[in-house]
Amino acid sequence: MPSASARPPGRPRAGVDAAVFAATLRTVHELGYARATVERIAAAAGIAKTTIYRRWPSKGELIVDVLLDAFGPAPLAGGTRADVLTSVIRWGAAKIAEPGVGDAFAGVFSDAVSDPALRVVLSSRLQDPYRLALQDALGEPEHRVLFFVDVVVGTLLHRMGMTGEPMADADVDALVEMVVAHFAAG
Amino acid sequence: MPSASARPPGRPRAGVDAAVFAATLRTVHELGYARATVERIAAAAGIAKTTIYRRWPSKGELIVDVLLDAFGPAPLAGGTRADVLTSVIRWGAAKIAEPGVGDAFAGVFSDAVSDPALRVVLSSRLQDPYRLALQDALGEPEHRVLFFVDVVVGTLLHRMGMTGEPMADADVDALVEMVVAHFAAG
DNA sequence: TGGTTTCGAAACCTGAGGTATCGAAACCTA
DNA sequence: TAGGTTTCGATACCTCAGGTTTCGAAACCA
Repeated sequence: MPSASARPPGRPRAGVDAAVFAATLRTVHELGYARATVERIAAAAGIAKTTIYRRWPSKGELIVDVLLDAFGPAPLAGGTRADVLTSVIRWGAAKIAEPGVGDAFAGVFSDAVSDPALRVVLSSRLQDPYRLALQDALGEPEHRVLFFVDVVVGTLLHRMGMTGEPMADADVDALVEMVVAHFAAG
Repeated sequence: MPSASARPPGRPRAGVDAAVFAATLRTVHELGYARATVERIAAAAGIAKTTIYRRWPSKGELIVDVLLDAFGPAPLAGGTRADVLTSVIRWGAAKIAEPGVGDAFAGVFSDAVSDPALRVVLSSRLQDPYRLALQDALGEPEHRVLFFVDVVVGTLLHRMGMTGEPMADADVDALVEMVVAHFAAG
């Protein structure tokens, strides 16, 4: 009896994820979120638009996967609570400042505002893993961590959305100071 | 010599602003931002789509005017710095929680992410007046007030965008406490 | 009654997300 | 080498929203 990992018949799928992720960030960075159409992303990746839609059911879900790949695991190594909070805020700010990442994040967040289905995907696939890891690392209840995420991500995205530029280091310092004072002391 | 206020010839413009503002909030509240098309807003206001485009150059600019009308002047009456900060945060949270206002705000913010022209409008017409009033009331430099706006508005919109619901009172309390501690003390 | 402007209705254009079709290509097995 | 199965790319297509154009009707003034 063949194992479940036996190769299925037919032409195997091409491994396009890495190329698509890179092409997405590049295209979003160069053209902005709205002008980074799925067709342009596909062209930048050297594949057909239909190939993207065979793997991701919508542009929003593609972007969520791009962000998951770009962010990777959060740095939650030990230290004081203040250390954990500080490092995760700086990590988030640095990732959002990478070319294309902030635009893609703000863009998909925008789409989710009027798309409840995408909001569920964004919340469950992108926010929840980091939220759970933070609950674990900080020993805080869910609603406190959700508030923390609202403050940090909301602030960083608002700056990005209003100015088109990521938040400057001095303001990230202020954000760290304010949030750490609230969560590490309170 | 006739004064500048002499009535010009031809059919006078109908006063549709109030009806359009109300219809916009109602439609956005019922259908969400993306499905609240200009055509549907016009129908809800009982006028033609072309009449809207004669007055506002784009959906984004219409929404900015709707928000300006909905927010009105910020409450910056005297008291301690902490009083001013507290009242303005609670005022912003309450306005964003009004039916349609939060959705419209998050929606136009979303559009602005990939529309630099709209970003300028949003920044100059909506943010700047409140920013200047706050600089005056608090005696804070521009960059500190901009950071304040990023934190407060960003947090409230992030909650609205991720959950579809405005922030609960308990979390608004936490936001007030955190921000006041940072700005009134620091 | 005529001049001027706005209104409403409708057709229209552009562009983006997403789907359907179909022949060609890539893999496996007999 | 031939046949079966699946994916790929190209293309045409659909829907819908923002925004524009056109044009006759309506509202005002002189």
